[in-house]
Amino acid sequence: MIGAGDIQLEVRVILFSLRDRQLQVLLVPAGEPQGTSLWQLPGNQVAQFRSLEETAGVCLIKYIGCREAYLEQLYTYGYAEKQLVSVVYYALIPEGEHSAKKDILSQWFPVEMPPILVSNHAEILQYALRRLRYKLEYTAVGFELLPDQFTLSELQNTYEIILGEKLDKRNFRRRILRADVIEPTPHQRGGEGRPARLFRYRPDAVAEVKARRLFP
Amino acid sequence: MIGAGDIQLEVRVILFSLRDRQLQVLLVPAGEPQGTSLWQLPGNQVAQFRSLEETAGVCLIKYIGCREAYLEQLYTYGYAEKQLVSVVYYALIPEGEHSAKKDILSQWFPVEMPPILVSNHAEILQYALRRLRYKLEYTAVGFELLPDQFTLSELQNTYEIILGEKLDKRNFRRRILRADVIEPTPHQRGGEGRPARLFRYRPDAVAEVKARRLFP
DNA sequence: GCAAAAGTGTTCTTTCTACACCCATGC
DNA sequence: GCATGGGTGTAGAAAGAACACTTTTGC
Repeated sequence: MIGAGDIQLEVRVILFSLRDRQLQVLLVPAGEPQGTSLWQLPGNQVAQFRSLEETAGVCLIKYIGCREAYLEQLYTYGYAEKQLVSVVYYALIPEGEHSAKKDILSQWFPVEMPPILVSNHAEILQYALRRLRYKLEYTAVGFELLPDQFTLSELQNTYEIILGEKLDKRNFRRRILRADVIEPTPHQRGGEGRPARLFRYRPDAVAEVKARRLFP
Repeated sequence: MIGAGDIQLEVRVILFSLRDRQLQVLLVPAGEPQGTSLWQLPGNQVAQFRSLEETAGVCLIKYIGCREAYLEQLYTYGYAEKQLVSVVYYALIPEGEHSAKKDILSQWFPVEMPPILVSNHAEILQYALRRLRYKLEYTAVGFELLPDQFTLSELQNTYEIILGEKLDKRNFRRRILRADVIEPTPHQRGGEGRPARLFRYRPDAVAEVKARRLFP
């Protein structure tokens, strides 16, 4: 068995959530080297006999006190010179469920204007964003950022925020309903204007609805 | 710093190639416990100060003596009980460039009927196949399994083999040409029947042509 | 001249896109 | 009664699917 003796293994998690009608990401301080404040992605060393997913879950609890969230492995980065391997996940935190524990000096930032990040974390964040956008286009993952029940306008808003473009209301509704991944509930939500029907994600829906292919 | 002291780190590579009009995968023996022969995915320990991609490249050379191939990270598996982390890549080896070195007792198997595999390698293989099929549908990655120049029929064949379904010749040609990822060369290939024009992949083509979305 | 593979267009159906007005409620 | 967001349908354009015959070569 060659080398690989004293390799450090860490898990980092990119926490996405909707706040103030923006997609935001949770970051933690990485010290202040020369006056400028540096930030980094939240993470954790992988403890002995802990699995990678478990460790990612530990991060969720540690940083936002939240069990259960959509979690997906993003990529594994090897830093040869540092003898460090970083397995990166991203998580989607439903609106409201993100307290961002005060004892940890973490802070939410809009994904469009993150602060200066250590190492290649900015690149990782960009990649995560690309993957999230891509995933949103062919799966129903958008619901993971919303509470259990939501209106169609809220859902459309979520899509618009993440994709960064306006969508047509009628077309959006027609397709999302045709895709058969959400169902109406008997409830409505009041507020300003006409009350809106509440929908919920159909747990029995197929997770990955197949997109039309490019090269059939 | 918690734990993570004596973690083993390995890279495994799933080598795909077309042989005998089938998609095949290279496997290596894993001993013969009780008479039945067991196989595994080729791999390597990550040597000190070697990057993950480098290590995957070392695997390519070690197992099929091939530098340069399409290589993509698939997934990272953590085996908590074994204190082992396995970063898995898959590679697409162009037809012909796979000698499967004789000194290593490796062997090609059709992906549809692999032998018994150790650990969760069968599951990994299935996942790789799914990812490859999926990728084929929205990118031009099929070319990576063909030689530099190829006929449209060969290309269509490649797609049919991997996707496991027949495609319409005229529709296939129309779309693959419209996608603007291949270009004709001045050459032809003879053989039985009418000679066919040779095409090549356009290196300047955008790698990921965007598929139509499901939820716009 | 015939076997074998290459090459080529059209029609019909489905899906996409763009677009504007009435509805239900709170104040 | 009016401001506010919720909800609904259609027509033209684009893309997809299904389909059969002619062409070029080697033997």
